[in-house]
Amino acid sequence: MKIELSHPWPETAAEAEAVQDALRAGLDLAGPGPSDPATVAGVDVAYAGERLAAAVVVLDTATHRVVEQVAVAGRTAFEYVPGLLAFRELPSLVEALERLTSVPDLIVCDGYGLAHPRRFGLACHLGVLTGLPTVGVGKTAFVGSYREPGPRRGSWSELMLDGEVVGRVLRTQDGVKPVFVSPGHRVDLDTACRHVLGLSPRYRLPETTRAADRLSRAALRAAAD
DNA sequence: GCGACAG
DNA sequence: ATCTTGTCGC
Repeated sequence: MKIELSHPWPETAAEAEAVQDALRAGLDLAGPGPSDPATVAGVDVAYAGERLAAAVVVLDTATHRVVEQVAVAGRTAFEYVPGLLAFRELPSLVEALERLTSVPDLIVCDGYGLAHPRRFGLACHLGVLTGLPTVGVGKTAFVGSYREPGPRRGSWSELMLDGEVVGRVLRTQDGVKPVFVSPGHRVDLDTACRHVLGLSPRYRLPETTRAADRLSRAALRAAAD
C-alpha cells in the first residue's frame, strides 16, 4: 500500500502542530470499528541515538501467530517533544507498513491516540495516513486524569481530559499496572479496549506490541554493522 | 511563573 | 526510548 506523508516535512514544533491540526480534519471516530478483525498489526520503534529501527508485525487475531513482519532501519526524523512523538518515527514506520504484502484489519500503536494535548496522537496520525483502523496503547500516563481501576483483569476507568472521555485506563492482567487505551482512527473506545484485552491473554502488553518491540530491537542490533 | 510531559 | 543489579516467581 502507498502512504503519503505531509509535504514538506515540518522543521519546527509550530509547523508540526499545524500539520496535526490539518490532518485532524480527516479523523473518523464515529463507527464502532472492526468487530472481528482477521489480522492485527503491532508497530514499534527502537532507538540508539539518532539511529532507529521501525517494526511492524501482523498477527492472526485468533491464534496470535505471526502472519508477516517487516523491519526498517533509519534515523530519527524529529527531536523528541511530548505531543509530537509521531514526527520522530512516522517516516520509518510508514516505510515498514508500505513493505507489507497484506493489509491488516487493525493497527495497535505504541503511545496515545485521541488522548493527546491536541487530540491527535501517533495512533490518530497513523490512522489518517493509512486510512486503517488504529488504537493507541500507552504504558505510562501522559495526559488526562483518572481513578485507579479495579485490581482484576478487565477492570477499567475513564481517562478524562477537559471534561471529555478520551480513553480508558485498562487492567489487562490481575494485579498488574494498567495500560492507557485511546481511539486512533475508525474504532470506538469500547471496541478498542475489547481488542486490546483479547490481544493480552497472558502479559500486560498486547501480543502485537510485544512482537513489534522484539523485532524493532533485533533489527536495530542487526543494523549496527 | 513552575513543573510535568507518549516513546 | 535508553542506561543498568539484583531479586522474586513460575
